[in-house]
Amino acid sequence: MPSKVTIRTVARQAGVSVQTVSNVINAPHLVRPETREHVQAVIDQLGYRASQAARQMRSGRSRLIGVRIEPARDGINGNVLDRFLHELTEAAARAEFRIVLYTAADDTAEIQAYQDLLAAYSPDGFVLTSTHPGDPRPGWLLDKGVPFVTFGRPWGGPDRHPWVDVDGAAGTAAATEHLLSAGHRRIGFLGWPEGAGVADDRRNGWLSAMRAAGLDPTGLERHVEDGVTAGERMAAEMLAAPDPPTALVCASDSLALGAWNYVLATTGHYAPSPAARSSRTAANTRSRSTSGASRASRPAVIGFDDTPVARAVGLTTVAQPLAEVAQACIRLLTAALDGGDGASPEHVLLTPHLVVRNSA
Amino acid sequence: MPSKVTIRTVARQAGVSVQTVSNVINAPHLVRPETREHVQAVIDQLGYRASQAARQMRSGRSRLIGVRIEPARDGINGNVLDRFLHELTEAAARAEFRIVLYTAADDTAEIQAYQDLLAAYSPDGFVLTSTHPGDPRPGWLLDKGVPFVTFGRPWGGPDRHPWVDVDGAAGTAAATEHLLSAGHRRIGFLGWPEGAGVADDRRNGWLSAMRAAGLDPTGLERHVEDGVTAGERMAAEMLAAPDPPTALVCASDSLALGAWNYVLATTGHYAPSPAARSSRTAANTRSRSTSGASRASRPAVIGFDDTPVARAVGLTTVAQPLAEVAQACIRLLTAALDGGDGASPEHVLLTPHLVVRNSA
DNA sequence: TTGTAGGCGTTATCAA
DNA sequence: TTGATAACGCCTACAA
Repeated sequence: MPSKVTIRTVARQAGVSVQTVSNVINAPHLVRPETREHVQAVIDQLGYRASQAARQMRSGRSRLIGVRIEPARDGINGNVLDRFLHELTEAAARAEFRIVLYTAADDTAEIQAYQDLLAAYSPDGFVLTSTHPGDPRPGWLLDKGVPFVTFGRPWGGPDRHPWVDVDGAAGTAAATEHLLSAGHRRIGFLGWPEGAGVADDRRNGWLSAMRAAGLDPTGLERHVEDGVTAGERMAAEMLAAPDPPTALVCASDSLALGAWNYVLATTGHYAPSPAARSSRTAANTRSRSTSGASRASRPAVIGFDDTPVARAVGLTTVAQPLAEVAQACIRLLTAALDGGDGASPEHVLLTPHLVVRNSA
Repeated sequence: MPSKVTIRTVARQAGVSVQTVSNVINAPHLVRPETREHVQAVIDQLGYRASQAARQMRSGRSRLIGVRIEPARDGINGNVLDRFLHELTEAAARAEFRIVLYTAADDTAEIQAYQDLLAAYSPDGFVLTSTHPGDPRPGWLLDKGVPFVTFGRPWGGPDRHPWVDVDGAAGTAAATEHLLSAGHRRIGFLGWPEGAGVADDRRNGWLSAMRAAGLDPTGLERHVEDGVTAGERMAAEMLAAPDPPTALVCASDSLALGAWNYVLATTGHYAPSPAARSSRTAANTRSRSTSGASRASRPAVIGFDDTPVARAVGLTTVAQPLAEVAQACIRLLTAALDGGDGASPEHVLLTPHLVVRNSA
């Protein structure tokens, strides 16, 4: 166990003053290139890294970003946040930040968590997920002057903070257009209850695409709390009705999976996943067609989020660019940290893309 | 923005010395009850929390625990680690620790991450996941004297460190026994290639249960890399063979999902998820039986990990007690932190339980 | 360009 | 039982 390497160790070893070492790290331009390289070599050799604790005492910066890890929820859609968290950790690391986790059962508990975390670890900022109408968190942080970004639009809340989001409407619109170009005309929408910002957003994409195509969306939509069984029940209702939709755009993979279960159940059409199918006889394969309208008896289904389940089941779905979202979050947050609160906060809206598989 | 509340603020406000405040927090027994209560009241009122940075400078303890967040892998099984991470964050918080995240592409990169993290943030310890034979990480940490626990047995590596694990063999044994008691005799095992400790562990449970029942397991097992399509292909091979197994115990939900897909495909038996089914007619429901051998034409399938997909699809599966694992990890780690390295490291092996759903 | 002094908030040591 | 003082490692002045 090599006793701790401090800036002094480096200074002695390199035969320079402590200050010079500090300058090599924090203000390289002040140091003669020759010296700089020498010191840098010693730093590398010793594996020296400035102690964050000490650094924070002077500078007030912890290079820590607080992020809430959410309970698994549905578990299917919750996965989106887990993937986001992974991307965020990587993006943060590239900017020399670390992610500190906390949990909270609700918004109030989360605000309490901010206080605890800020007082003890003083993270430089937070990344908030799952914003929603009436969300008290941004206002609180704004009040305290704590830097933060949200993954999710303000949805009616104050928009004087940076945010990054994915254009859900563009996603469902793309899904709808995909179905339209496959020949579908009666395209239903299976979404969540109105009010949650994301719910309306995803519905709007379907709605506008239908209208743009000159189609009447009346009676073609249902709304229900998220969940596989709920999706299955709703899909049953929609597809068993007279003059049913021939395709369903869903607000989540959970709903879509339920719908798809129902479709498989009633049509008896089972589609093996692509890889498995390719190992069967060519004749067998050729007898199946892959997409939409040509197979009138099997309604098409499109999900949202490209969760692992979707891939496993062969569900066509809308994928969010989570890596880009994470990078943008870090970029906006570091900008807020550096630039202070001078300029007006930046907003980033990214476009998702459709992943076409078996179900549509 | 209330200017930072330090221990001095509290001391002044309470009319005592800084040291007394410190004692109230760290060594209450040294302070006269009367004084203690008074100071505590001021602390609460001001919402004072000791700065970890400053605290760390003196004590050397950061109250930070480093954990690697893994890339999504399969995404189905990766979910287990995400859930574990959530539980771990909560368990850590209860012990006044925080989780700091890092990523690493492989073991070597992870060891590099230890060095960086240790030098800069000096976490008090690490929780390692996904241990495997030949794992270089425990040895490295042991060498450096860095406290850590692993979620996963050493699998042949040094066992002079605390670990927590779930008894996979007990899980597959329970699954096998469940099938046995449902009347199955030819029970197959669909697992991973030998060598990975977990793979052998889960296989052994099935094997010993079969032997204990006096059954010959010969030719009833297949091994393949994890994945849904791989599972589907393998299940096809096993179930289409002459004298096929009537049930399959799988090493993961991914494999099981593939197998189950195949079963649904070939038997044409579609089982709606329980909740959805309950909304149908009673007559309809009654015409289906729920379990195993009574329906000879539909092979039973049991997965492992109780992932969200399993719930969604109605897969019977073995569930790991992740909350308990997380708590045990924190308990063992804090013990190592407090007790030092005096006693021999503790090991905890927890028993999983079977979650019975539609598929078996 | 390099070196020295002071202080960030805490806790351990020691004296009162 | 309480209080003063030093020290943890670093960085920002300021001086050389």
